[in-house]
Amino acid sequence: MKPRFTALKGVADVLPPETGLWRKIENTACLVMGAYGYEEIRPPVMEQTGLFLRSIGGSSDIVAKEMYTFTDKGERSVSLRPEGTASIVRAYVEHNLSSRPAPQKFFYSGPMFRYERPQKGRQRQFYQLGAECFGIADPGVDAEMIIMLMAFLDRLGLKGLSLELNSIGCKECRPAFRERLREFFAPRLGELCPDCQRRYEQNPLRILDCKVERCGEIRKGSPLISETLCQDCREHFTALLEFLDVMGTAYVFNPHMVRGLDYYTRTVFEVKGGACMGAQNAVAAGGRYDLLVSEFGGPETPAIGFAAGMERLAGLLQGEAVTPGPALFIASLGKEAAVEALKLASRLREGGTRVELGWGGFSLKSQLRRADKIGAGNVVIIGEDELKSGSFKWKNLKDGSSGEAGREDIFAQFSQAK
RNA sequence: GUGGGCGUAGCUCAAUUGGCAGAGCACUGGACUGUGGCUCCGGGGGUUGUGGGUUCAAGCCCCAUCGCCCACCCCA
Repeated sequence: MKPRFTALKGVADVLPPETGLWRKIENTACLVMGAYGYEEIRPPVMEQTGLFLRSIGGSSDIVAKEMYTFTDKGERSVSLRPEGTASIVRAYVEHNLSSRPAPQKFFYSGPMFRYERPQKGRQRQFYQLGAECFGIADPGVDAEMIIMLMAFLDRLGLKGLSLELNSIGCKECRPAFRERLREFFAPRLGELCPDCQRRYEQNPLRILDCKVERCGEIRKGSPLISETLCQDCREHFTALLEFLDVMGTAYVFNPHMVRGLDYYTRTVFEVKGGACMGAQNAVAAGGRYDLLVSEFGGPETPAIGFAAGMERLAGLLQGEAVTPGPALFIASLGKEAAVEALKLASRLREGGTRVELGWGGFSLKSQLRRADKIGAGNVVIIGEDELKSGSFKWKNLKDGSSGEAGREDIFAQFSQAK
C-alpha cells in the first residue's frame, strides 16, 4: 500500500514518544519563565505581509525569498509568520499594552514558516518558543533574560551549550561601523568569496561571520564593533557583562557575531549546541530591539527578546523520549468479564490511573503478551472463575509477584498507581 | 535558489555478469483449552519512489521526474 497523501516538503509530523519531549519542553518553559513573571501570549500565525517587511527588513532573505505569502479573498497580502517577535510587537502596540506597568513580559510557542530547503535542524514549518520583555532599557533586563534562558535550558538537562554575545550598537554608532568595515575590506574586495562581495554591498557586518576560510583570514585585524560603540552602547554592554559575571553565567564574547534580523540594536546573543546538531547548531538566539515598537506606531519603548528552536531542543533531548507503559492491564475472558473489566478500568481511570484493556476476545496468553509488550506494570485477570468467586488474580509483571484479591481490594491496590 | 548523496516489506538492509524479489527485526496467530519475557512453528504484508528507454529478460544499465538526507545561502 502506498500512501495516497504525504506531508509537504519541509513539514513533519511529530509523533509519540517525541511529543512527550515537546510537552516537557513547553511545560518547563512555562514553569521557569513563570517564575520570572512571563505570561503566555498567543498571536495569530498569519499577519499582513507589510508587518514583516517593516520589522525583519526588506533586504533580509527571510522577507526577500522565504515567506509564505498569498493574497486572500479580500485581495489582501497575507503572510504566514516567519518569526514571532513582529506579531508580539504588533499586539503590544495594537492593544496599548504600554499603558500597563512596565515591564510587560510575554512568552509564546508555536509554528513559524519559512520557504527554505530543509536540512538537519531546519524545516519549512518549524516551532519556536520565545519570550519578549517590553519597557525597560536597563542592561539588568538583558542579563535577566539571558539568565532566564540559561536557567530554562539547564532545567531541561541540556549540557555542553555555549552562550555567545555581542553588541551591534545603535542607530547612532552602527552606521559608522559599517563604513569602517567597508573601508577595511575595500582594498581586498576581490579576494573575498562571491557571497561576501555581495555582503559588502548589502550588509558588510555579515562578512564577519562568513564560514569561508579565506574570508576568515582576510578579516583578521578588521575593525571591531566593540571599538566603535558610542558611549551609551559601550556602558550598556559593559554593565550587562558585569551582571553576568556576578551571576556566574558563563559566556563567550564574540565580536564577530551578527544577527540576521534588521531590528536588533545593542545586545545580541546566541546559544549554540554540540557538534551532533549539524550546521544548524543554534538552539536559541535573541537580542534587544529598542526601535521596533515606535517603528510600529507605539511610544518609544525599549525591548528585548529571544527565540529557541523546538526541533533543535528536542533533538538534543533525543533518547529521553519514552512512553511509560500503563500501570495496569486488565485481561478478561468472555463478554461478562469484559464488562467487569471495563467497569473497574473506568473507576481507576477517573482517579488518573492509566489502564489498558485486553479487548478482542484473544486467548489469555496473547493478552498477557500484549500487556508485556506495551510495558504494563501489572495485570489483573478476570475470567469465569473470578466472576464466580468475586476474587481477581493480579500479577506484577516487573517483579513477578502475584496474588488474589476482591474487587474493592484490587481497586484500592491500583488506585494510587499512575 | 546552488551543490552532493540516497531511494527494495512498517524499520535496518541483502539479491553474483542483467536471469524465480529475500533475511533479520517489528506486527500477528499457534505450540501451551486460563498466565507475559525465552524457544520453536506459521501468517499478513512489495507495481523494487514514479514514468519512459535499451534487452529474450531490468531491483541492477540509460534518460527524465518526484521524494528524502546533507551542505551552501540564510537562519531558531
